[in-house]
Amino acid sequence: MGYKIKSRIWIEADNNVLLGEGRVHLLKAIQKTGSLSKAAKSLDISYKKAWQLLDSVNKSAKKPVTINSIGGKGGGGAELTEYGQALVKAFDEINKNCWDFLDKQLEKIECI
Amino acid sequence: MGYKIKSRIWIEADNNVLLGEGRVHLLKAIQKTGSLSKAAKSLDISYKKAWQLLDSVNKSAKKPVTINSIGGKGGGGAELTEYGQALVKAFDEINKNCWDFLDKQLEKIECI
DNA sequence: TTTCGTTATGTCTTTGCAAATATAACGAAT
DNA sequence: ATTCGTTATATTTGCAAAGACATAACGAAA
Repeated sequence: MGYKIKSRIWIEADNNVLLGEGRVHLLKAIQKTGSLSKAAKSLDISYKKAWQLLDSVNKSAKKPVTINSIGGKGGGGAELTEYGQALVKAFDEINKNCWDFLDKQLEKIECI
Repeated sequence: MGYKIKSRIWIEADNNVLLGEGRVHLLKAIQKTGSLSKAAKSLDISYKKAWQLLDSVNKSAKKPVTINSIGGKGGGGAELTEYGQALVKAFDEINKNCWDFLDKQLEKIECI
């Protein structure tokens, strides 16, 4: 059985985490469900944790990543902006490219 | 201020962590000091934690990474095997290559 | 056979983070 | 004005990981 190489990447904006795997999962769930509370349930995390994650994302980003509405018909909701959708897409691409890159690099260890 | 991309990589052997940044730091400190207890002190972690890390490294690796001796002149000591030194070197190279690769990938986000 | 500094290991305590719980604020619709 | 399901936030509770502490085992040398 050979070795495996794994990685985690994240993007920071002046020392605050903007995006990581968990935040990207959350953003995708928001896009799918239309609300933060439903997204939290689908990921099986507390609403509070989800809110804190989303809050830090929006505070770190240069432009809004989601638009949240309180009250009104249905109680409110949350949805991704165009910018948010582009960020998610770019993160996924970079992550996948990183995995491919590292798999190649692993040869350096296998042949020792 | 632009975004920054960061990463952590680690190497696993059948679902156990073999090498990560912390373990590599420890191995380097062992090489420098010649003993596990001195290495732990230099890294400001408890001896127990250092021992647990080193133990899991040696249990996961295909070949011994350190040779530890108990008792005798000076009380004993620990030193890296050739294999251990090669692993550390390879890890550092892969890690640096990964950073360079990700820095290039970051452009995909900057231009959104 | 005593000393020494190390490796090796168990146990107990702390403590920082996660989870649970509670509740306020909101605004459209009725 | 009341209802409703959200977002937003504070407070309390629980727990697992980390740390502190203690001690056994070891072997060369004096």
